[in-house]
Amino acid sequence: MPRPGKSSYSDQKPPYSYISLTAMAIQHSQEKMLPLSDIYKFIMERFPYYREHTQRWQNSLRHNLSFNDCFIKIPRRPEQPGKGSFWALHPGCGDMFENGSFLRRRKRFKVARAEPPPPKGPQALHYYQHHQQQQHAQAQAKMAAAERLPHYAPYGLQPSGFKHPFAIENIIGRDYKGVVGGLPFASVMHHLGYPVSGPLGSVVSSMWPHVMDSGPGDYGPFGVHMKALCSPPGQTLPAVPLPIKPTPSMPATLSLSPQHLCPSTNPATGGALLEHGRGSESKGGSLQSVEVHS
DNA sequence: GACTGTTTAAGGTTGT
DNA sequence: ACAACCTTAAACAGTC
Repeated sequence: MPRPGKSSYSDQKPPYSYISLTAMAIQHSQEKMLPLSDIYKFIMERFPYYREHTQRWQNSLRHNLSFNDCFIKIPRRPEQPGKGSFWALHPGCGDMFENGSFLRRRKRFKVARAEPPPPKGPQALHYYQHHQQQQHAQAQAKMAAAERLPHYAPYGLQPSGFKHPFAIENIIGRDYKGVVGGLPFASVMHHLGYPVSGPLGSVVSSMWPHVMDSGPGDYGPFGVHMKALCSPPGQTLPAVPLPIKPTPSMPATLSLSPQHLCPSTNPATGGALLEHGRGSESKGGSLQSVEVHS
């Protein structure tokens, strides 16, 4: 059994694929696009595991950027000198992780044949900005509706508009200072009245203390606002990525009821976020294998 | 030279 | 069992 103690779990491999990590980094940026070096930086800052063997995982990450249609390359403008292009998320890639597992996508995002691939070259920026504006407009409309119909808010904000599971309000809430539908993130979450605490936070914080927010407050594991850990009623998509595999600090025998996860959530209507995979640890798979140094 | 981006290949893991 | 997905490695070309 793993022994938490003098060696923390900070060097554990996070339960995210490179696609997830990259998407998190991009979503975390204000412009929703980042150069490669900043993606590296983001990952290394938050996940100490990736401060080592940089050549290995960075090669993999570059492979993913090129290989997956969910990432689009946006050339630098002349006034933005530097190496490499910016990378952004394809506007249509939001439902890749609809099963709630950020370890493995249900389906690979691929640009449909009928849909022309994102333009390359200078046009890519316009393409990207156009989609950004569209999404912003949709979010504004939803917030306006929520203001008029408060009971609509928990629904209107998320399910249909829940395009990016990597959205910073869902994943990296700690540093998020942006807006949701034109409102400050914090006030939106407060408006929704999500529950804050519960044993889940301590469970996950013991798993990845390095990504915990150090200060008191509503932020939990991964720097995620704890309120975002609970799905609103009727929402099937977990709002935050949780490891789908038991880990040394979260044994398979651990059971958390929906009430534990979301004390104020009706168990009958949702709230169960943990999704256990196959019970046993498997060898070899880099995502499953969790090295614990004692 | 270092970094970035693309492509191919192989092997392991997971979902159906 | 099979297909799809993920990770890793490596080669190569282009750019800064």
